[in-house]
Amino acid sequence: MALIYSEKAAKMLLEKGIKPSPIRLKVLTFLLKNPTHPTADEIYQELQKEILTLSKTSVYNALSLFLRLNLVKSVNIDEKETRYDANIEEHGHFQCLSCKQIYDFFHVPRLEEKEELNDFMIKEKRYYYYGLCPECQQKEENNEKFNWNKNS
Amino acid sequence: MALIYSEKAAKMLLEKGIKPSPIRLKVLTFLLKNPTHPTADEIYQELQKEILTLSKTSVYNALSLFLRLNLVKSVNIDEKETRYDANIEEHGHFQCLSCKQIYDFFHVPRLEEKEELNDFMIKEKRYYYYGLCPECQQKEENNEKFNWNKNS
DNA sequence: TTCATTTTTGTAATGATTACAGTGATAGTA
DNA sequence: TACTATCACTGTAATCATTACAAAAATGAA
Repeated sequence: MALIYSEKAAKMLLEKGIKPSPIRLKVLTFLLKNPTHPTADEIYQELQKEILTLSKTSVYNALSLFLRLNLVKSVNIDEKETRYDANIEEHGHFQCLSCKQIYDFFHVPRLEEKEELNDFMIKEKRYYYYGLCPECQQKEENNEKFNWNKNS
Repeated sequence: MALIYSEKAAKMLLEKGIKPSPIRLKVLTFLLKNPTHPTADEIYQELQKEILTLSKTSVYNALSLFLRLNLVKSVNIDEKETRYDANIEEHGHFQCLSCKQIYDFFHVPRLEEKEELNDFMIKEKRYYYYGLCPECQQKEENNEKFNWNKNS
């Protein structure tokens, strides 16, 4: 399995005409293996376990190269820090306001943009939804019951 | 006109049960008057011309209060800095990758979310589009013609 | 080997935002 | 009028993700 991902990463890099250097390979492989929208720091923390001399700048270098080459997408649902996604298929992201987890969704748009953006050349669309995931809805309901009991 | 905006601002604040202090009034009035998605710093720079002792912290304080009360929305289309929008009606934002200008669009969704997000409680939806505005498309076409002439 | 180019590292800078402590204004009360 | 508590505002310092930059290491060709 690990083999497959790193081979895919190497192929992706070669197809874009850049050298599959050790760090680039590791970073891209990590993103393919972990479609959990990690931050640059999370990638750094994980890879540092294998590559003891890894520098954070190298991670940023690799990531910004990948962004330029359209190998990965950045996900800015999280106000503070940028996340990275090796799935470049058009899809939306949902973030739970309570547990902060991010979920993908793929049944996006078919927006009726009509006249409004007719003269604009649209190159990328991002969909960020916020709300409560099923688990946190459940928790909230339980809290309400609890509070209701207390106050009565 | 200026009167109308500041009166509306005062009314909005009172309706939410908070005191329309001088700075809050100025910040909210500015946002109502300037639906151009200004950054905190842009607001600060402008208001500082009238209120010489204004501190940036006060601008941030006012803005985060407004966000909590749902008087304004933050717009994070711009990776680096947060922008603010007093139009809280559901609408999308388009940013031109060339001139960086941000445009509103209102013909949003009627997404077919179907099963996928059925169990999620969606509280907010953000639509960020990126591309080229009509003017910058024009410029790009002209550049291409120019380059074509040069190389031939 | 030698040299040039590319990759990687480490440290310092940047810049938006937040924390915090202190100062000032305001309003209600005795 | 003075007192007090609360709230608004300011200024400075801290935080933290990201970028700049220069130097060191690796690579690859001649």
